[in-house]
Amino acid sequence: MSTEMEKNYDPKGMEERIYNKWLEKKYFHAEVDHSKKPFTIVIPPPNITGRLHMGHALDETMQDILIRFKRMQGYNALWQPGTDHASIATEVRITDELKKEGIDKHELGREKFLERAWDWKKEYGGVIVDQLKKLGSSCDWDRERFTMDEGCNRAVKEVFCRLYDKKLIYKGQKIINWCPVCLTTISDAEVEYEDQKSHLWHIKYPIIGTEDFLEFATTRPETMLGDTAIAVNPDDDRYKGLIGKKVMLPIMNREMPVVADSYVDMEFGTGVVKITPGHDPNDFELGKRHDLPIINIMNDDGTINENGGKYAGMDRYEAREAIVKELDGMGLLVKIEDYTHNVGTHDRCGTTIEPLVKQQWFVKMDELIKPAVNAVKNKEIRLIPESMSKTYYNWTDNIRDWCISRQLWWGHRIPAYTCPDCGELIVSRDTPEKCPKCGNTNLKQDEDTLDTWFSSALWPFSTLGWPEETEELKYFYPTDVLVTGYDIIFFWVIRMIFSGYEQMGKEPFKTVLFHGLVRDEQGRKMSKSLGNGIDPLEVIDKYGADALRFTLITGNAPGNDMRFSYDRVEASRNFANKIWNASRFVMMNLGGFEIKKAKEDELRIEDKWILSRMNSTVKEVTENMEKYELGIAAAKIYDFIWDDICDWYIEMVKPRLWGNDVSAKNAALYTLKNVLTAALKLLHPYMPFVTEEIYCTLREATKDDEMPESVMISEFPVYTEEYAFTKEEKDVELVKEAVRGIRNVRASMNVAPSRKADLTVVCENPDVLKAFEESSVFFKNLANAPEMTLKSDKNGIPDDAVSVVITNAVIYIPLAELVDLKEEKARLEKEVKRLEGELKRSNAMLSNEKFLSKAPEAKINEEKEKLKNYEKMMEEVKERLSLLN
RNA sequence: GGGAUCUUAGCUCAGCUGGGAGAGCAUCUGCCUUACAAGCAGAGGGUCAUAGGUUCGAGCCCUAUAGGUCCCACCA
Repeated sequence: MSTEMEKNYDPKGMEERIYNKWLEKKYFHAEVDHSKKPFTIVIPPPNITGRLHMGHALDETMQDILIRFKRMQGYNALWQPGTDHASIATEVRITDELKKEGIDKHELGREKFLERAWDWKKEYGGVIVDQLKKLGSSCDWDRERFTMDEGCNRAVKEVFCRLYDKKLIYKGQKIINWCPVCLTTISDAEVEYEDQKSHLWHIKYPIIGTEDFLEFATTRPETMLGDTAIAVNPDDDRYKGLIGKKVMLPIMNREMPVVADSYVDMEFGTGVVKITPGHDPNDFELGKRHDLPIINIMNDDGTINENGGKYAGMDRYEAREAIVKELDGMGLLVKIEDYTHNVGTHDRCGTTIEPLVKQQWFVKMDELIKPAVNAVKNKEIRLIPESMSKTYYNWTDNIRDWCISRQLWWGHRIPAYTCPDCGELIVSRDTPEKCPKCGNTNLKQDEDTLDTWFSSALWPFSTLGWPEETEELKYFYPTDVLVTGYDIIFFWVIRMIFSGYEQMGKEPFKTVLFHGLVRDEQGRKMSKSLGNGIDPLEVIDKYGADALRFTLITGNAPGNDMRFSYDRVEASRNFANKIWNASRFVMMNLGGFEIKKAKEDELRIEDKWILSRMNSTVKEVTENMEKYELGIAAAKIYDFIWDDICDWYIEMVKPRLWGNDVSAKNAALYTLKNVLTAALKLLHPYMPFVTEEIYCTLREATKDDEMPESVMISEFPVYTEEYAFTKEEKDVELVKEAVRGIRNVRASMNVAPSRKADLTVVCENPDVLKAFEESSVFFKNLANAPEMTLKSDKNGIPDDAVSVVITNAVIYIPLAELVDLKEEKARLEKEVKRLEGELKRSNAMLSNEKFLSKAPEAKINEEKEKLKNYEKMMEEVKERLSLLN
């Protein structure tokens, strides 16, 4: 490898080369090793139908940062990867593809369809994985799993049978959500409610035995074909006399009872509700209470069936119109109002779902959910941010049984078999050979498959080998962190938690780190229909994965949504370029120089300052990463590299690098290398590629065999007392204050940058004076001052010298001939004003007796110190001002 | 109807257990200074949504209000 670096950072080609090297070296691979502590993350398996979007990019980046961080800290870090079969999403996709070829799914048949699906999986299932690799994800690809692979299938069957045996899975006739387009049931979690503009139809039914009518309103007139009652509130005086009477269902000529039920809201409409137990969840419940017959009027595709009489064959909406028309003709339509209401739709296809009564499989939730609730309550599982636990409880407290059967082919087939002769139901891990009751060998397996989330719920342990008691399972389970978007808390997170407790007896993970949505520049959700999605691969191509990763992590708190903008990507890329060039600077000054360890007394004040800054940065970064405050940690690294190293330290150190003093140069290079290496390590989890490239170049250039061959397997920096140079840190901060003051004066006075000006520093405090003395060498570069004189008194300072008053010192610049004295006076007067304000604030605080008696002593002393400084500075400024008059 | 969350510089957002308001971008001024113009130096810019309260002290804690976003439930 060449140690020559290009002038500008260019990620093209570099990232792929480095990633392949990591793969070859097997750095991502984790084996059970009891001498090390495990740290485990299971990936939220992306759908095999998926293409990488910004949501993935954020999710993977967060996980990769954590896993790289922990790996460098010495943990045995396993990032378990894999993909999800995404039952319905994939099935829809393949069905569409078939349709384009003119093939009907049902004509093709189940077996052929599945063959096709597996082919599809082989061909496209790897796309998303390749895309994850482009991000730099350090997953253990040797352990890649698939929710429908053999092991996962075994886990699914095992769990199904166990739950069935415990009577926690049952088959039942219940009202479920039906998608008339996908032709399958869906769970409650998959129903998405949306406001739809519609109408409220006011209709009246004749009351039998009278001339009167009973008026009510409905949003779904077509369901009247399946009405089996009319309900009123038992306390409603208007209808007390009607309870028990019958009404005539027009069109169908069916007599129906008027029943009383407190479910009916007297305030709404006329206080009368038509009851359709077959097509409304509330009506279904009411029907059970009153023993009402259930009439299913709909076919699976949403058309009216034979129970709809002459409307049979019509689509549900077509029938609605026709029925309204007929009622109108009969004089039973009272009025039509505009009405907006919430309608349940299928989250995959947007079709309005149809509640239907069907025989389905369910997981009984009330007992299973208890440990999952407790786990969060007693903090065995921590949700970050904590506010997510409210959302969590909201779901667990109102949980209903989980409908798990799907009328799909692509998925885990339900391991239940029925005997065609005696009707016996057998649930078994292995395909049973014959009916245990009658001996029939021609058993029929249930046609349905399981909800996709049934297998993903087992992901944290099925991927580690469960139901086998593998070493991996014992060692890596429970996993440490789950990183995911808050949008799948119900679908996935909760289900993994109760499944973990039920099957493993232990939590599946200790922490759940939620992130928000990545939105577009205007704050809109990225979506296909809006066409505003930004392809992460394009961003990577243009700016590099490092820049993308950094952008997604900075300036964002856990759980918050973020806006994506190219301006921010550019800023991140510029940051990569910054560290690139800082490193280039080091390489250029290295030449053939052989760096030796510098002893403490060889280190200069600025070396100690930067080492100390490095030390505290390491501490802050580590603490924040451990709190999952990845954005804050990133900002600290950014500031350390850009401000401390580049803007100050490198500038301070130039004279020594360019000078002839070998020992001084060595100390500078030693410190530079030390600090740069630490910076690269700190940054590596965030920007893995550029840091690796620079690190390897640095290692090569310094021929340092003690450096591990890759930054990703090097040790994460740790805080050390050795570098806690508090005094030097303070001193250099003071020098920086002086430099800034001088630059400020020069700029505001329009002194040409080329104009050099010597400085005189006057300071009574010998300690401070010493700090300036030690720093005088770099004032030439930083403040354009070839010479600096140090004095403890003001003797000989010309009255018209420009002065910079800072804490503990005054710096005089002989620029009188260039500066308008009026301007200098104005500047000093402004300074007086500023100090007056500070003094006022400080005095007010310190004369407040309550402050003195209640505030912590450290705070009071701090304030006293400040006051002292301001007073002194004020004195100096006023003196200068008086001299000018 | 219940709940969460947000409101801070022109824009996008940080601001950890309450102790002098920050960054990036944008704007203005001056610089191609031999690491970087994807850069350097300097500057301007904020009643921290509003109103109360707690406190020696509030961007941060409490209450209410307004507006935005989201989730859940749902009355036909």
